[in-house]
Amino acid sequence: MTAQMMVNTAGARAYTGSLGGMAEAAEPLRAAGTVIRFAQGCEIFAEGDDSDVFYKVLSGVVRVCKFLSDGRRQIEAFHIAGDIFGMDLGDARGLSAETVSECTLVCYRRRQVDMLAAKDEAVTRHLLHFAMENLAHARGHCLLLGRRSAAEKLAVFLLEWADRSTEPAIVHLAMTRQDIADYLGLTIETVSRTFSQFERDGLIALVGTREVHLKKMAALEHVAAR
Amino acid sequence: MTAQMMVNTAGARAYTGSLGGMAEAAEPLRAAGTVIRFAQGCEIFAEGDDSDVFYKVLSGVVRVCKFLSDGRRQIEAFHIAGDIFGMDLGDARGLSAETVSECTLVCYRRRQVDMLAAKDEAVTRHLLHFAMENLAHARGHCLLLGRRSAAEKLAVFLLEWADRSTEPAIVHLAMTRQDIADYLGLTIETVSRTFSQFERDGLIALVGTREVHLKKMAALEHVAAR
DNA sequence: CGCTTAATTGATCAGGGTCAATCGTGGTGG
DNA sequence: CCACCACGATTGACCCTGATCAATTAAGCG
Repeated sequence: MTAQMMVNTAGARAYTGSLGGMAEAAEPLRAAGTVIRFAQGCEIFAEGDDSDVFYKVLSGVVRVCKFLSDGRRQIEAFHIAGDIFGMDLGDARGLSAETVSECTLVCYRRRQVDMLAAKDEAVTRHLLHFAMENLAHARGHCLLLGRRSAAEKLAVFLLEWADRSTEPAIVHLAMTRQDIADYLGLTIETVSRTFSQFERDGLIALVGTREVHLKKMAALEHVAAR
Repeated sequence: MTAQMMVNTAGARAYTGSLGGMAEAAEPLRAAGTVIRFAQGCEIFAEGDDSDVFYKVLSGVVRVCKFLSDGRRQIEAFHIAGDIFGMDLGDARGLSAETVSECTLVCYRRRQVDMLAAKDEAVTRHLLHFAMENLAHARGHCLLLGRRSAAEKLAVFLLEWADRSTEPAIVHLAMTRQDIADYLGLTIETVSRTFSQFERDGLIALVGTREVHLKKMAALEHVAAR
């Protein structure tokens, strides 16, 4: 019903080597990574796969999601530059990850990181921090999914991206309406209708389908009930 | 609308001392804990509080939840014996915790644990493991909240508790219908109606309001679409 | 035994889903 | 350069699940 065809083109080409000039504080992981590029719409890994590596986003947008057996999809999060994803409990993936846009990632082998961690307690602490960040987000997302209306959900979504955007009043959406719907626990039609309603109310302006101008931040925050 | 009056009776009495004979593998935290008892319906901590301690459940049931400004509530999880909860990013609580029943908890001071962790990398690793468990659960919960029907939600809920129960076909519910509703993103009425429907269909038998006998596990699993 | 609070049940309503048609838009090829 | 195509997005009509409002019923508990 809500499932999405996976194009899965693109052989991901791996460039073994260091991380390059990415600004990322004093990070002891730097040595253990491999940079990989993925085209848009690629599956990075799927639920049940071996989880022997995890990733950090350098550029692009990644979605991590879970599926029900009949194809219903829930997107847990979108990850952008700087985010770490793909840490898992045990050996098997608890969710799947796909590229929303063309992406550059760093891939870390768990074995190597474990070895690093055994020597350097700060590495484990660093991972704990990212796990906690993901956890905090997931909890906020539960509240959104369980207790917010469609309009509230979309307002929260737009403000989340405004926070991540360089120009806070302009949001570039890397994802389709279907992605947004599956992130917010709605249908594509409801997302579209709510966008239109926001535009009619003068809260936003849609420039094409992928760019949103937030005209009344305060009003949006009010709708979002923050 | 869905908010719940907090009784908050019970002065929690603290017994400083070791953890006692609780079976809990080789856990280096043992030394750093303080045992505390809480009565039913107590607030353990609230969103925004200082998060200088975290807890482990020895007995009883704890709910952790988030609120919207208008009182709507989402319960993220119920914690039972063995679960660790109350680890937070930063200094402020991201959610609140309350006792569903009378509870015995162990309380760990973060400062002390940090000192332990600095010496013993296994402590941080242990905490990471619990964060990841919580994360895995939160993700599953997002899927449930965003993409499942009322009947599916309740079936999943019952099977979750069956898994945790000693006698897998008998589930004792420590919480009210309101708690269940706020956990599943439903209303109390829908929870009640769905229970009744399950009973009419012969899937369960309700003994009083707090005990559920699962008569047809296979059928329940089918409803839950697992 | 009566009081209070929780749970069930019924009637009605509405938010959002479903189904279907139409509109854009960007890419392709004549 | 433009016509056509394909796919994503929008819009409309209608429906259904679950929410709301309200009235009973059951269950603890002093």
